[in-house]
Amino acid sequence: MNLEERVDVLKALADPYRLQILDILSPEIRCNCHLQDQMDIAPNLLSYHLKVLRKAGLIVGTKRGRWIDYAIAPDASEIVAGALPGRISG
Amino acid sequence: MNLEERVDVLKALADPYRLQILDILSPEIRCNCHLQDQMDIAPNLLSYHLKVLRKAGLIVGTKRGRWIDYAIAPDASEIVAGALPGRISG
DNA sequence: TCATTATTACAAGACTTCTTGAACTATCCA
DNA sequence: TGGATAGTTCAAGAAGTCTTGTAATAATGA
Repeated sequence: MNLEERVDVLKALADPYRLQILDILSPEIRCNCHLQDQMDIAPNLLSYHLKVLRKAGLIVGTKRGRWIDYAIAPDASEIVAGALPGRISG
Repeated sequence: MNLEERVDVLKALADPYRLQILDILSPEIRCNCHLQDQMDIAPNLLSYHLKVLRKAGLIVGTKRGRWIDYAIAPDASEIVAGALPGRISG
C-alpha cells in the first residue's frame, strides 16, 4: 500500500459520523435503516459517509430488496494495519 | 476515550507528511534535523506537523541543545488501538 | 400504473485544515 | 557581544472536506 492509499484509509476513519457507523457495525451486520434510526443524521449525509467508507474498503454492502445490509469488510483489520506505521499497529 | 478524542488521534494520522514522520521514527529515535534532511519540507511546516502529532500524544520530543529528539510515544499503540472501532484493531 | 419509501447523486456554501511567508526565540561559537 | 543556525509561532490565503438542499434512481405494494 502506497502513502496516498494509506492516507485515504486513515482519512476515512477520521470522522465522528464514520467512526460511529463502524462502532455500530462492529458487533454485527446492520441494514442502512438501522444506522438511520440510531444516528440522527440526514439520509443523504449518511449515504455520503457510507460511500467514503466503502471506497476505502472498510465496509461492504449487500443489497436486500429496498435496503442495504452493511458490514465491516472481512479484511478491514488488514487494511488498517497496512495503513498504520510499523511501530503503531493498533 | 470519547468520540472527539478518537477522531483527533485518527486525524493526526491521516496526513502524508505525518505518516512519513511516523515511518521514519518507527525504527528509532531521530532528531528534528534528521527528519528535515529526509523529508524535503519547509522547516516551519515540519514544525507544524510535529506539533499536531505531539498534541495527539503519538510522539514525544526531548530537547538536546539546539535540536529536539523525537520518538514514537511509548503508549502510541494503545492510543491508536483505543481510537479504532472494536472490530478493527489494526 | 401510480404513490410511497429507501437510497443515491449533484451542486453550492460553510467550515476546517494545510501551506506559505515573515517575524520571533533560543542556542552555539568566534 | 555579535552573527549564524535550529526551531517555533503567527497571520493570511489556498485547498480540501463536510453539510445542506434539491433532484434523481430503484424497489415495493395498492
